Amino acid sequence: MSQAAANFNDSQQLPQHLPLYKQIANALLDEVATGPNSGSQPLASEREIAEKHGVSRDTVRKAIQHLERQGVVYSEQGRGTFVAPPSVREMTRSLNSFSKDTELRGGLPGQIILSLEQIPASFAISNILGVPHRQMIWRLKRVRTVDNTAVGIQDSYITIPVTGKLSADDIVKSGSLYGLLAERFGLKPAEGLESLGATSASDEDAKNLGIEPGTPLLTCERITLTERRKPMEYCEMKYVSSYRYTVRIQG
Amino acid sequence: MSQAAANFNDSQQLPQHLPLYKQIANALLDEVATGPNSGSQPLASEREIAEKHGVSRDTVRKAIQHLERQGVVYSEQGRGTFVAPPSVREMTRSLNSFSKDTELRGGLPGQIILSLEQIPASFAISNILGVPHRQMIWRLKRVRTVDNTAVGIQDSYITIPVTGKLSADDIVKSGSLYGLLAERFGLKPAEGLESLGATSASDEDAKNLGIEPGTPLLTCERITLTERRKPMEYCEMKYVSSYRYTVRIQG
DNA sequence: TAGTGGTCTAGACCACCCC
DNA sequence: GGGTGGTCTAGACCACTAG
Repeated sequence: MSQAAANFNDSQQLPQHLPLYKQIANALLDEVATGPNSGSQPLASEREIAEKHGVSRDTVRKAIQHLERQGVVYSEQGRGTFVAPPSVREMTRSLNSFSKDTELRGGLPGQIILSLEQIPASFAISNILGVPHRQMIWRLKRVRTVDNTAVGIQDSYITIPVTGKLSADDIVKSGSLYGLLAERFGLKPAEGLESLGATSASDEDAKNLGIEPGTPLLTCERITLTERRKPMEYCEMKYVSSYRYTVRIQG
Repeated sequence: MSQAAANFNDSQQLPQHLPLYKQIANALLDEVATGPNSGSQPLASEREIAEKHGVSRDTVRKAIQHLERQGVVYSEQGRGTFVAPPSVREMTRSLNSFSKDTELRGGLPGQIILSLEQIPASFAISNILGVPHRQMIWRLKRVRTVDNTAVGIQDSYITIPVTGKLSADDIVKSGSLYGLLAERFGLKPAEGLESLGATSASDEDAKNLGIEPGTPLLTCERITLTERRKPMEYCEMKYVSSYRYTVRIQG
């Protein structure tokens, strides 16, 4: 590692030696956020960025690819690297979806926990989650809110070690279910598989969401996988049509 | 480039010198598809694959990252690289969505063209597509089918050079609208932004889809961007609830 | 023609997992 | 300890864009 790179490294006080390319990515992110980069002007060239930070060009490329995956910038051969239009950045969906996505779009996320209980896994659920039939799992039902208005219902089935404990208080305090699961049980979500469709609100849905029965709702089923691609959560969601669910598809 | 790499290159007869890492990716894809790789066994290590094909380890890593983005494999530090569960592979959504996605899920995609016409862009459409108000653009309405059953309606607004021409015949013959636009006008989609919700079928929707008015439908609006992130298409879609729209979210 | 991103190499060291 | 993937380097050549 070059001298300059070592300095760069030391100048950051980050947990556990964040990889160089992520440090560069964060530095670029700052420039993009603060700078008057309207989008038509290209960023500095990879060679310039490399020299400026005292790292190899390959490391800069990794940083740019990292940002490209998040929809922050895009590159064109022979022309340069550009800041992506705001619409692209806002559309990019993260795994931690509800809270982060809502904040990204400028809303205030919230939740009302309807119930939290331990139940034996039915055939259907045990099959999806890959656990034995009737093994005890957790079930969490929540109403999600944006700016204090109910926009959806989430019904989660979660596999955690049998000795594990959860309480509604913990979830409310932690703010993020995934954050809590990662911290307490080492369950880190790596990938989510979602299936979307439409349905009509049942009487119960209508009561929870404060709408008329029969109103069309967006439905979403999700299986969340750990780093080893083992299912850790199955979740059924229903959203009112004013809540927009966004997706970015990369070529 | 090493001797072995040159041989590997020569042994493939591909258009325009496909990059080495994509050749390696294809080779690995073949092994995954044909081999009895049930998923619990790791692939050969990066160093072994590199030696086998006579390329550098970095090129192998690029190939694996390429497949990882497509949901074909995933890597774990200290353990190895593994074949992703079939559910993950099937969920991965491509930009070319309808035809490819339907085939990937084992269905026969089809289309019925309802209308194809040149119209002046309204305020709303010109704003989204970034063209002058009342500039002539194309509008294409289609019913999409899976196994000869209507599953959705697509209403597309497309910007192509004013001298450009389109005919329903071309689209049917070509099979893929995007393929046609790329070939004839150099319009290559690089990214898609989608917004999903739910609605009720209007009388017209009901007639086109052969369902009852009032049935809940999945709605999807998409803006398709070119490589330079200029809008090339705006499309409104409505799908019956039996058609599953799937998404994979990567951590 | 000069500058940009895209690909590729050969070698090094580190972090992590498992025996 | 031995193997795996993760990061990083310094240099090379190619493909493409633009003046």
